Amino acid sequence: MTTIYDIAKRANVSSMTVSRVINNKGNISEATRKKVEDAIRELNYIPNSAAQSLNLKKTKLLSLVITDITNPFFTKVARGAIDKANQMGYQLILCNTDEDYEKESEYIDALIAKRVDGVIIAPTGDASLKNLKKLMKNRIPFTLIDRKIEDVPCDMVLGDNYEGTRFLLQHLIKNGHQRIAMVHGPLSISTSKERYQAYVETLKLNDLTVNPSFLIEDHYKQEDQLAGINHLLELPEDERPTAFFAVNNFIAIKLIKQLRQGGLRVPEDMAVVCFDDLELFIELDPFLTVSSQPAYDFGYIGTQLVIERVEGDSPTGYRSINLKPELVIRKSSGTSIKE
Amino acid sequence: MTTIYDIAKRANVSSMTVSRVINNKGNISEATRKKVEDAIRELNYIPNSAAQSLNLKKTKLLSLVITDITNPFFTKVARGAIDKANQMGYQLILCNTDEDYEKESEYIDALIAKRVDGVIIAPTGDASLKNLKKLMKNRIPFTLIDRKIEDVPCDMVLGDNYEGTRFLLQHLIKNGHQRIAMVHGPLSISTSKERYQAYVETLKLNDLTVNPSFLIEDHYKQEDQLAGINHLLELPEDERPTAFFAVNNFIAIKLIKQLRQGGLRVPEDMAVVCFDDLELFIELDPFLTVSSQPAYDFGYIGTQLVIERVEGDSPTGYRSINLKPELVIRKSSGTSIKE
DNA sequence: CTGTTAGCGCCTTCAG
DNA sequence: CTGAAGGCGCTAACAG
Repeated sequence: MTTIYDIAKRANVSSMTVSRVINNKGNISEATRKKVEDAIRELNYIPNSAAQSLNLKKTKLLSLVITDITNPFFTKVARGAIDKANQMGYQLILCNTDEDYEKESEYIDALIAKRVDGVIIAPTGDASLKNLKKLMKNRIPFTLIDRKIEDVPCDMVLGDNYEGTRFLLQHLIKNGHQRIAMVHGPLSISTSKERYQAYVETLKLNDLTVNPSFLIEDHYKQEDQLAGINHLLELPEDERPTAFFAVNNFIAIKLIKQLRQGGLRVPEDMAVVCFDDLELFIELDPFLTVSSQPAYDFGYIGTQLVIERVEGDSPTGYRSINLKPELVIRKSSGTSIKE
Repeated sequence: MTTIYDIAKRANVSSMTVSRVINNKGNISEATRKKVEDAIRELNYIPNSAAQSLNLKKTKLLSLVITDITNPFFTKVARGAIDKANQMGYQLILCNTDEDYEKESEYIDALIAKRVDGVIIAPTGDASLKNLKKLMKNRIPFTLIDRKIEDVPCDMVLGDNYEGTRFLLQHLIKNGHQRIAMVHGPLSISTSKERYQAYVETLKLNDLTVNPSFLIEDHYKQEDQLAGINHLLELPEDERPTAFFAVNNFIAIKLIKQLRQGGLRVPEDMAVVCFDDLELFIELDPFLTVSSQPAYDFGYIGTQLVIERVEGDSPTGYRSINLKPELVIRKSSGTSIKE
């Protein structure tokens, strides 16, 4: 492995001079700079960043911690994060927690060991507070994306779950739906909780009763069946829901699959709406009515905020960026119904 | 930042002893091991891997270099790679080249600087040879996935482009199609070239003529329109193609969009088939007829192979793993046609 | 404008 | 079973 000393020897200068031209620091005569640069090129020298990190306490490494890159929302988030990171000269380590707090913990430890400069994280749930504190103890700045955790001093990039939910529900209500069921995730995840609360509030505001049996919880894990759906479908037609609000597109798809297995067509027999778009899919068959969130921006801006903090360019206070959803009406919500 | 010396002091031992318990190396009395472990826990000590790397010349860092994480094929590949990497105690740096050789070069330099232990790469094209040579010069093992480059001594995980193409074309031919057009990518990418060659061979084997104007090249970049399609569609109905073979699903979607803009329905007016599945999509609406490749395995096995090489567990010779595609017949290819 | 010295945090080697 | 010395490749701080 060629080192700074090999270059120094070849260029007849000291290692410091080499270091200076590499980092463009201090004043160097054009002549020696050229000598050094030639030597670097001739020997194909590339600085060892482990050695640099040891000195500078900076690794130029960031990490994006999400639940699953395979979820189209997070795929886009990842693309945004990588783009910004690279643009600013950082590399990005990707971690999938699969909604599992333990996995998240292990990753956080590994990232601390790697001394990453910053972390962009969509936490697995409120319990993640402990993991975030570990980051803080190690002075690793992080920004929370998509999911909020209370009382954590950090930058955040969040969606507007209240507004997104309201868009979707009012669209259904306007179409005549009165019995709207919801499939949500664990309430320990802020997005799920907020959408849940917004659901309750919006129904009330519209003088609709909130039927507890219409609230179905999913675990955000891989199991194929949503428990409790079939039970709902067995209700007499004038009692069963006419529409479903799924808390995200993953769940909406599970749901639609299950409805079809139960012999129901979407949207003819049941309207379905959800959060988050299905990028490629919509090009082929614009089907799902969604509150579309700017996933790419979650990653891009989230990364920008950590980098600013890493490099000391941040204001003293913490910032909270709010990204607005957009209602996109497509087939799955059907048209007006008459009871 | 707490170091090995802080632990040593607190446990009343030398730093060497601490290092030994961390790495489980050499013999240590149970008593001192416990003392050290307690100190580590009390101080929340986590070893600095930059320092470790500097000594050991191992970073426990791998990198996956693909063209675009947003492409569903590569999303799956990434998931497989991350899973295997973590399972073996490595972290994964993700890079998107966007089919751009220059970007790829920059990434390779950055990865060399980071002294990653290994790279899993789907090269941008034949020109990537130069980048791979740079890796070799720096003794960084890599495995080629999905796309092959001639005469590079390394492990590879490849699909069977010939078979996949044949599956698709024979399915169309069996359905009565005789004029089958193809949309391929740059021939400097092995997958595209092999599918192209397989297309020509398969048509010939079936006594169909290969019409040069039916061969359309796309650049695998983001532009929205496929040049040359509209020209084909203007042909009289008994001369224009009745089916399209798109070299991957990204292109198939572009194509279908464009066909529809031209007033053609798929599959009623035009059959379309392609490589690679659209995971989530197929749950909602099983539409595209594809040669489905085990994308996850490309990443998983590719990563396994590098790790084996990094850790010296590999055989002397280089391995080439062949992953078989599976023909999945769905709507987009329609049913039999009669001319 | 350039060089010397020392140290980042850890592990290898060699003693004891 | 444990410790002391030295070095991995680089840069900060100081000299000249």
